[in-house]
Amino acid sequence: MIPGSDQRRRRSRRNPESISLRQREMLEFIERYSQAHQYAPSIRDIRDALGISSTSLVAYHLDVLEARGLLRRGERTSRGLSVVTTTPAIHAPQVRWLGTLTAGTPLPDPEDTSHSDTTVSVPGDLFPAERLQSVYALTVRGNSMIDALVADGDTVLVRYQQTADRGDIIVARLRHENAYTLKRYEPEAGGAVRLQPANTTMEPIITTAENLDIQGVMVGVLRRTG
Amino acid sequence: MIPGSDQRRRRSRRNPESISLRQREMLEFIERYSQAHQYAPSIRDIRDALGISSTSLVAYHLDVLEARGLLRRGERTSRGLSVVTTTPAIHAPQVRWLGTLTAGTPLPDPEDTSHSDTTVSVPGDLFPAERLQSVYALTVRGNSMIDALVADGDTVLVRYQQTADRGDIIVARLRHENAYTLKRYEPEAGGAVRLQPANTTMEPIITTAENLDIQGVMVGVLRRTG
DNA sequence: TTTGACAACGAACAGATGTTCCGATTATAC
DNA sequence: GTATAATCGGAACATCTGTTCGTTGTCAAA
Repeated sequence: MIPGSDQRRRRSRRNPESISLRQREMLEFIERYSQAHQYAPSIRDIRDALGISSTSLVAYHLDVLEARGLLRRGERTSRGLSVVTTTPAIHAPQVRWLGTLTAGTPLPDPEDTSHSDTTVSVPGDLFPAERLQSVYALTVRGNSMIDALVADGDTVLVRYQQTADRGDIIVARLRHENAYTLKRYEPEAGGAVRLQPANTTMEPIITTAENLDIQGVMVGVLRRTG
Repeated sequence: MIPGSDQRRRRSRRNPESISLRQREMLEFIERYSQAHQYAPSIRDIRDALGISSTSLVAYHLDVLEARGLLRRGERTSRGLSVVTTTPAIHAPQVRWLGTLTAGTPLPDPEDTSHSDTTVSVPGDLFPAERLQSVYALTVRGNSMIDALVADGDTVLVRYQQTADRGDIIVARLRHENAYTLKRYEPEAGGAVRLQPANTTMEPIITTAENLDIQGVMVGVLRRTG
């Protein structure tokens, strides 16, 4: 496109809020392209679509759009563009619900497809997406885990894993007792493990590492009352 | 050792429609990542998130997911992934966050505008929007409310109101003691009120209706651990 | 005319990212 | 067991793709 060859491109650029026609077209193209492909265009895609002959010019305009708050960009991220919408719909991350958690029955198997479609919304600001890997939701039945401050009916979020760090609240099977429990994991010297209730007024349980089969780590609790 | 007591994830793979747990987790990660960033993860992002040690393995699983029709991929396109599933992006209700809740200080005033723009996401399926009228979020400080199964750091959702029904867990001020407490409301004959801890192993408090200044009803608890 | 902001161009660079190939390992079927 | 398919690992490779830098062109205001 020969600059100035047509006279349609005229406006006051003194207003720091406004954008040029080219920038508006760029924004609209990004929106359309994203809609059509489900991923954003690359800088070169934009260059070709708008008949621009250098990537740097596209980058320049993208900078302007970002400075105006109309666009978000991931740094050095391929196709990391997203158009900022006026109503930023806050989406709730979902985790799969696997069933119930009780003292007497094994943890539901994530492989089990019987409730494969059931999901639970979790608060995204408390549980950002990157912390939800391998996390599943379970509904607690019974008050056996009351000393972990978890009551009957609570939804607990558990990351399925076989290891734990000191201080984690773990979901574990006591092999000998064949019981499932929810306690704070406090390994001690000599292979002993102290299982400390979250409610510090209650007594800890001492067992051995061999008797402890760690199945997961609790990452959150959701409770509705009243 | 008892077979199956130490569950290692196994399933039948003869069904060409089904996917493995790995693949399902990959799909869920892509979905969450895309939701959070507004663009898809790279193969290396996926590798790191799932604890896989090679990009080729990620590509292999992506091929499977694409063959199952669960994923679309742009060829040789950076972050060119899009999940096909019709997960209808669930909106997260927001409640205003007013401050902290402790035994010794009054409830924050909703009129106070000091944190007027701070909000907390709540799970919409547990707390539908119509139940969130006059509900505000408070962060608990201290373990004074441990007998209501609420710990330091928990986010509690409280509906501000001056009345309560039997069985509600209320936020109330004890006038004479000038303390704030979180207990189950159990009015009894003759103007007495029994305040029952949610943890039934603990002793109730008996007081009078005159001494009780109901400020709100707890409708939920959100807790992050680990 | 001069000046400065805005816009445009081209080339090269560096980093991000998908792809491919080959071998090793593990689970499931027979 | 043995065979087969599924899964995993490492490394190199080829491209995408964003970034940077210097230069040039346009236009409105002083």
